[in-house]
Amino acid sequence: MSRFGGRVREYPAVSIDRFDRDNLRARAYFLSHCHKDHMKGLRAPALKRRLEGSLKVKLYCSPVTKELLLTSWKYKFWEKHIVALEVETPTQISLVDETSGEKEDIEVTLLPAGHCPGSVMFLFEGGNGTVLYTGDFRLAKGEAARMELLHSGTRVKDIQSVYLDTTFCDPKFYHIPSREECLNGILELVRSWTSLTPYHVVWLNCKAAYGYEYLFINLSEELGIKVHVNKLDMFRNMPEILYHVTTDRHTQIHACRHPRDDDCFRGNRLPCGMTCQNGTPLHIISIKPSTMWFGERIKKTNVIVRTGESTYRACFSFHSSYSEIKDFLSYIRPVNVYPNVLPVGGTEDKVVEILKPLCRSYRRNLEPRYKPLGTLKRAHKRDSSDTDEDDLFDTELTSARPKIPKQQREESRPCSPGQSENAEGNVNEGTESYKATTTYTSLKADFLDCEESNDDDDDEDDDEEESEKNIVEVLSCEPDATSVSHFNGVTSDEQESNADVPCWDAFFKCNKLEESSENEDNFPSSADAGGSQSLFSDSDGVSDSTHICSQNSSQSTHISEQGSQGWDSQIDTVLITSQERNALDFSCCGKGGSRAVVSVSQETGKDSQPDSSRWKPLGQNRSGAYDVGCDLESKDTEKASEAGTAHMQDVLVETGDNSRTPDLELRRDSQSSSDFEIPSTPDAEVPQPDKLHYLYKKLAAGENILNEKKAT
DNA sequence: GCGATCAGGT
DNA sequence: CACACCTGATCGC
Repeated sequence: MSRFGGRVREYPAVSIDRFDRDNLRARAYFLSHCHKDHMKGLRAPALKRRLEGSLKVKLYCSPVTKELLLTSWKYKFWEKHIVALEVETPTQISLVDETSGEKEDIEVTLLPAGHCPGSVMFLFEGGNGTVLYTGDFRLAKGEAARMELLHSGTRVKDIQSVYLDTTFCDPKFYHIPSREECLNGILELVRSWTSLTPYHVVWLNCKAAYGYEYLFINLSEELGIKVHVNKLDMFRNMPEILYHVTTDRHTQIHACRHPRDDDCFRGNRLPCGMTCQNGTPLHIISIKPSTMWFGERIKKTNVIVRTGESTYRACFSFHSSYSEIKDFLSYIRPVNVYPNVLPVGGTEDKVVEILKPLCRSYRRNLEPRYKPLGTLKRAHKRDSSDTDEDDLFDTELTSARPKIPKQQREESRPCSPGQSENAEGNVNEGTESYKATTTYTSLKADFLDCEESNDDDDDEDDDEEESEKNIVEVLSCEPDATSVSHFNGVTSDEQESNADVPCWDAFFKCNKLEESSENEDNFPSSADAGGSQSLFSDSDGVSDSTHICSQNSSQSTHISEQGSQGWDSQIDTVLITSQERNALDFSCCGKGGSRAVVSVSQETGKDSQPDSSRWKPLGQNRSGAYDVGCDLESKDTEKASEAGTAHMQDVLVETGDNSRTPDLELRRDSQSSSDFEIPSTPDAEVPQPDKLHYLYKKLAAGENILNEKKAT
């Protein structure tokens, strides 16, 4: 939960995501997204009164957020005071004090935040420096590098302060499976269930909040089944969503809710009341989206866990993981960083300790360090990174940080006047607390402390777990599409003229799974050919076809019998690369008696998997990393780059009982031990020892090996 | 009666 | 552990 007070130090005349107390006097308001914890005071009588007496006070937000907000009558009084700003379009705003007439100009740019529909970050540029307020965000690694408007020319802008979503800023949330992985896992589970009979239905146990829409849309698009929801009038001007949801209960996917929907479910009743169709009782499974995370040493990517006979949890996160946060911040490298959220068990100090080393103010106060190992490591894995322990070694190479956006458009953007070389400007403002006391040692300790994974979660309705201790691993198989930015209803050029109709197309289409083509390419599977899933009801133990399994070893779901505490205990998990997969006779999987199943996983595009990196197409990393991909036009580009990653899939073969082959077990071991190996940069070669020695010497002498290398 | 806050639930 | 809510009780105006 955000505990951001509403104001940034540099521009106290604006209030963001808080509308009570001192914020009542703001000259302008900003709303990053439509979640209640960011709307405190937004409909309070005090603010309402202020609006009534003012012509100047405005609320700035994205077109989608405006639309969602105004759908509720409670916020209708804002109508005349909301200004929808197009995403990624720098806009000049005059902040006028209505009593004194005092005026201050700032430029604001909305950047996609990937948190929920309409969610944005705010980039403010003005006389007091450049400030980034992230709101809540989920951005994949490398996403910041792809945001043109965070750059000035080829370099990252000089950002004074970042007000950061630190929800998962704790090493224990090191890795959260990517949006695409999660989506795919859910898709395959839903597909396998709903294809059994028309009476097999799925209830998506979603919270009452925006953010699941892209899931609904992808499921609907892939499966041709609309999703039942309680309400859809808020989407009335968002045809891309509207088309995929319905208020007709006669559908196989439900995301409807009821105050006591868990009770409904236990009574084999959907929250909307449906319990049978044409006299035939429904077979309902529930899938509850929840955050799953994995510690730094574990890179499991199974995104579905079976928690009971007909209950599942699916990985789903609205917020960036620890490593994503660090990637983001270390790319931006602001002078200051301020956490907006206190993460789970964390204290502000702890968060600050983690984040400060990624800021410029931190390193500037220190003597230059000699960290040859860090530099080399970093150089080697540039762009790869899921397992980046930047903390362990400093990374001077990142100071060569400007990543160049794919196409460098030569448009004349109004480039922030006030943001010259003021890096030294506000050092005092709250920077002082950045006592550089943190040592790398202590950071390292933090890392090692972290849990390996979240065996978690617990809470709630897990009465399901009692009957059967089953876990399903459904692994995702999606290439890393890097399409998060589309989450925000980026308006296409064509639609810019019509500000009232936010463009959902961009986001949702881009998130659309390309799997149909890719998996077809990669899997000799019957499921692909015409969707004949040929799933069978699993027999043993459970009578009523609760177990799903892919008979033909296509990508798919699968079941095993294991401890109920989820995704941590994967004794029977075997990971193999797709290369190996090709050599594998799939007959070992998914055959009747043993519950062997094949699941497909994918290590997000660029990271790890030394084996797979060997044979993945050379251009892959680059195309992925530099794809700007945030508008309609880029979709095809993305498709292309995704196609490149298609081969990277790993297969997870999990056998339920003793049917695993020793051979596979071996492979699994080697896999897990290599999780942290540093993947090769596509066209890099491993330095020879003598070369290394040479480089070390150069580094020790404080010379720059980067240019050196280039020159070579 | 309304809103703010808290406790408790999912 | 939290997410992002919702409901209900209590308190102050």
